[in-house]
Amino acid sequence: MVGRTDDDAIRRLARDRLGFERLRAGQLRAVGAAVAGRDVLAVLPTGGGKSAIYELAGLLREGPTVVVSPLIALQDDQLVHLRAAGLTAIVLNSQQSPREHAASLAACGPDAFVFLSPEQLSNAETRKALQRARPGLFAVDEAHLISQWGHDFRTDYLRLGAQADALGAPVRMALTATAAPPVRREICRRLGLREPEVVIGDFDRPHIELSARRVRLIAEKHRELDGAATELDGPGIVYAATHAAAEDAHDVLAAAGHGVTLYHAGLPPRRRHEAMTAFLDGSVRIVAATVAFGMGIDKPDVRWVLHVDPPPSLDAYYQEIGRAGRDGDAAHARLLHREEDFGAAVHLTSRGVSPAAVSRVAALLASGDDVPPTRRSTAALVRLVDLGAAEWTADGEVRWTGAASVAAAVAASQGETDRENEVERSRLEMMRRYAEHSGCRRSFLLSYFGQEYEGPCGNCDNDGAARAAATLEPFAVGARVRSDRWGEGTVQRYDGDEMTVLFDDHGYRDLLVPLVVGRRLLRRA
DNA sequence: CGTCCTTTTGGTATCAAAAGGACGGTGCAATACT
Repeated sequence: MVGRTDDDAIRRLARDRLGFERLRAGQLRAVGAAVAGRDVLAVLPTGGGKSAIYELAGLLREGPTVVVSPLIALQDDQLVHLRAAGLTAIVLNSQQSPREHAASLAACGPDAFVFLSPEQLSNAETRKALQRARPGLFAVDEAHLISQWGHDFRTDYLRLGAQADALGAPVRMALTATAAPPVRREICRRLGLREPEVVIGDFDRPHIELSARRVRLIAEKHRELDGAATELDGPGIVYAATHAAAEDAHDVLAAAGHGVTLYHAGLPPRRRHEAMTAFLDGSVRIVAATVAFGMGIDKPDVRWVLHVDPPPSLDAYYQEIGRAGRDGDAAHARLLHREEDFGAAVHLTSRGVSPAAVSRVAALLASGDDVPPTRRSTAALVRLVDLGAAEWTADGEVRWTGAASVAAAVAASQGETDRENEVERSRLEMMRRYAEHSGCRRSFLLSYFGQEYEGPCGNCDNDGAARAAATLEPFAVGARVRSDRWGEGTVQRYDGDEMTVLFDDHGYRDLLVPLVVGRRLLRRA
């Protein structure tokens, strides 16, 4: 265990080397655990000092610190930050020439912080060079991306656990600002965290006013948007689900005379850069954007975030509204939605591993052939390892175990995809529940993240609405329960005569309390 | 699941409506070109 003197040493180091005057208890606990050789999961809202945790732990542990970071822009920011503090920091990415890349690796001494993307670790030479440097700490920043991006978009995120094994780093750490309990569990499992020290911050942002409004037509969204931009002072972000919707929102605001710019990934890099700079320096008040805008944006005085489309989960929504009011002053989070915006499969078409890819990759592995490294094949490899049909080798490659036939593995994979899609649908369903909620929105949001909170908050649109009458609560919030149909789960919340249970394998389910009681649908697990 | 764009259908002064199909959002890295 880490004692008080160690805490003092950490505080001194924070002040003297990094210029942090104060450390929070959670930061201290996380650093202390890592220094003592334990894995760490830190879920700390923005401003909670996540980078200080891996910086201090990295300084205190022997050997270089490998930090996985999703965007080259974020890696560059960290590099500048650490070098300004007089620390050794390097980056590894594809924008470097082979010569620069090699020079960075050569500079990877025992005191170095190495920032790289997950994809860099799939390069065997890079991995071997890092392994030779004997890293003392393996940190994954924005670790919720393991769950959010790993399955379909950047599948190398799912390999990070195996890559950490291959590097031989004794301690691994996952850091994120937003992760509901099931996402936390997936991070721990995928990253192979061993009984980690878990540090969870306070998710409440009481100064952000929460509101949501259902409309029937897109034209009504545009009227509301113009109204909000007129009524609300200060910088604002408008989030839309598609390029086209972001462009429409931009055009509506521009036509109404608001200072507005546009940001999405379909624009040329130069225009994206100009839009971001104009919003950050205040020369344009509003940005209309897709999810491409946000990560790494740290503008303290954003006064409002308005969604013209609902995101696919409350995790994503919380992340996006968290860009408002970072300075602590009053801010607004408004959500506009239509019934059809919650079409179940909107976000699911890309979810899941294609059976054809699983079949092809399984056949290649079973016959001992090399698997070409593409997104689809990486997803299929991870799936086969999950199913036990294949396993990671010590050098980060994959080997067929022979535990299942190719056909059996393909069938099992389909079952797994179905299960994942069911969970995804339930996550979107929770987003809908939030949008249509008639009680305290803050209570809903915080209970989703597993935080106890007693509403009403007094700062949401449903404030003043009559509180739901006290209802029978057969199990406490947080209790473990079991159902014959869905297996084990955790009670999340009560709302009127409904209760929400997060089942481990089936996601969120809303159950009628009278039925649960009358038919004994649940029992204590 | 919805939206939007293209193709087909129906019925034969032309074009309106229906049916079909593709696509929807994040960025890394490596490759093929000027």
